[in-house]
Amino acid sequence: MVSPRVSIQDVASAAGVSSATVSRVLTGARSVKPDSAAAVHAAVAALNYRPNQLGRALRRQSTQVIGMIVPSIDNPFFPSVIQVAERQLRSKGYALLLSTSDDDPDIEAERVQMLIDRQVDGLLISPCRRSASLPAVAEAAERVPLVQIDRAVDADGFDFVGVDDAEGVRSLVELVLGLRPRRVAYLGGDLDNWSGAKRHAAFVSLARRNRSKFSTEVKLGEFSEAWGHAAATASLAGNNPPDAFICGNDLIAVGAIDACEGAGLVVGREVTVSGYDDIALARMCRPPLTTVRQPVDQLGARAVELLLARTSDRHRKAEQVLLHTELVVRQSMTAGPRA
Amino acid sequence: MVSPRVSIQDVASAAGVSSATVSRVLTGARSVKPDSAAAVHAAVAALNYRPNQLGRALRRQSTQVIGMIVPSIDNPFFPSVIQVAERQLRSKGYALLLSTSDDDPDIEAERVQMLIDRQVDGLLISPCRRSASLPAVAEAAERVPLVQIDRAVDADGFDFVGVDDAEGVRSLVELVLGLRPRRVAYLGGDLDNWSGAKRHAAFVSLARRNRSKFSTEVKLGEFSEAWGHAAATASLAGNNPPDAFICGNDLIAVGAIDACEGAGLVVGREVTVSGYDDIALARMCRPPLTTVRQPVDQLGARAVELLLARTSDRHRKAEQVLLHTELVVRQSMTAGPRA
DNA sequence: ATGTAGTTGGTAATCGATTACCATTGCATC
DNA sequence: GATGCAATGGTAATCGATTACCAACTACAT
Repeated sequence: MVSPRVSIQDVASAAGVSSATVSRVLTGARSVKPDSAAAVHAAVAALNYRPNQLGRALRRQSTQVIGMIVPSIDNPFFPSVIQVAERQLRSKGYALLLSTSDDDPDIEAERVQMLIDRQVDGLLISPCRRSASLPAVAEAAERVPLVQIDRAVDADGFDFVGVDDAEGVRSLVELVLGLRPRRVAYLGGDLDNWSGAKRHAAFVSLARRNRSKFSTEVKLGEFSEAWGHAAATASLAGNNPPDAFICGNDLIAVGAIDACEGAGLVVGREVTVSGYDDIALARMCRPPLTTVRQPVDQLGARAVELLLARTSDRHRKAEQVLLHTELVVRQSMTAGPRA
Repeated sequence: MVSPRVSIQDVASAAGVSSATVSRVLTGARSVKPDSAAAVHAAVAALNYRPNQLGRALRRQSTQVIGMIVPSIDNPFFPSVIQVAERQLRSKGYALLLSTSDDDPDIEAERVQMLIDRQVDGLLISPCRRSASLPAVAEAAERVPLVQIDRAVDADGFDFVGVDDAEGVRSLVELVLGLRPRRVAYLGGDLDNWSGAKRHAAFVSLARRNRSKFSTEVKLGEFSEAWGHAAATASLAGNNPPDAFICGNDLIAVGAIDACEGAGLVVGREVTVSGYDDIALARMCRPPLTTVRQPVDQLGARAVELLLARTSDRHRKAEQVLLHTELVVRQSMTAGPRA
């Protein structure tokens, strides 16, 4: 039931050649006489030999493994990115070693270290904090090619692929402007998080420019449904409740919709709500969520591309790629005039 | 910017001892004089040395890595399981190397092989097919401790942790019975998939027992929202449309709800719909979905437990663990009498 | 003083591959 | 026939750790 380990030496003996020859046949590193090659292939098949990738990696100084660290796997946005990255990497001959930081910089640092100790050939990371994640990212980048994906730390010099949050938020604010709102609430993530900060900054700047048109309030917390629900409930209970919610991501928005309905409001008419990310849930919830689609495919593809570029040239200039977003209008916030 | 590789030899030279001593200090394998230990620690700190896990794994014949293969990462059920398994493994000192099979037995076989070649210490797998996945599972189990999670292949002799699907489906049928339905449609996954087969079998057996009470129809396809939508739409367009849908998982159910609303029916009153899994979406969709909760925490925890047990004794008897489910009643199918 | 046990530390083998280097052979060229 | 080159194959070094084994030393009892 338990098969014995078979090494390249065993194959060599069985085929009547040296281990060097076996290696050459298997890797194609050098030409080998047809007879020897045939003998090797026969022995490999007979013994059901499979090369030990540890030995190979040790000698070659390359594991063909890329590490990836995301803040969470609960937020469906990250699984999408992971999936794209995994496919892309696989097509280039790399495997993906996945870890999560649970949104905690200490855990994050530990996982980064773990991956580096395992000699990954590169690292894709979505740092959980703008500043607290910096030491880990900086140290990692010194040891291994590293690309930040979707979120970044507050520092230059590291590759990054993200989306143009200013553009995404602008398209939402423009949409909301057409509805002539009285008061707009922004419910966003923590400012010590890259996405949270960018989206908040964009909103604040646009709100200031339009302050004659509507009043605003801002609440910051977690990127979760529970927090969204709590924040929206609190806003609605205030003495000047908003008639539009712009949320930092789709999960917050779903919580907010729930809170609005709990307050007896018809979402999409009496109050409008928008999200950000366009996760699958946005399409399936009721009413369907108006949101900003992040180009997940490109995010993964470009990140892998940058990573491989850096792998072949450790000294290339750091690149910051900002991808375009797409406004997706559904029923939770429509363009038409309200009843 | 790029730091030089530093090996145990470098540390040894810097500390003025041999590499054996460094190893002993770092692993605590044997006692070492305080002076030497101090020198080693100083050198480690000065050089920022971190042991290369490849070298260690090669020598120790253990990578402390567990491989995991799931059919998909799009279905949020699997990320939940992954998350639990990852935490559990981590607490035992293992890392998780994750792969997906894209629901394709060929890709699955390839990934299994890849993980084994990388010398994982164990394998957690949710086989995508009952029969087509068998060869890969069998061969893998011969080389490495293996535990099936949530789904299994049609064969004895392999450890498995899953849920009692018969129980789950029974609780749904009992709920639906109380509503005195005229016709019940079962929309389920493919029979060549373990969950699909078990749930279907349970439904068919219960339907037969209750055939005097309601008529039934069965449609089988994919575990996706798109398929659920299509199947439900087709059913509703027939000349004897069902007034209750029991779906093979939550995604199918969400598609079915959408189809019912598209047909102008009020879900929860004119027609009822149930899911299976209790993914986060079930709580957030409208109307909230009545479903069967799988005990994800236990699933992950028990699987890891079984895997470690097998790691320490390769010849123990294979165990099949079936966990209990929990009926979660929400608005898409309530217990009360319908209007 | 001698034998014995317990510490401590170094040397070298080992894990399983790849590959630098050298030796041999065959063949073409002058 | 000598020379050069290409093709082929083996020996051994190498990657970076752990650990079996041996040597040296100390401490203590006899």
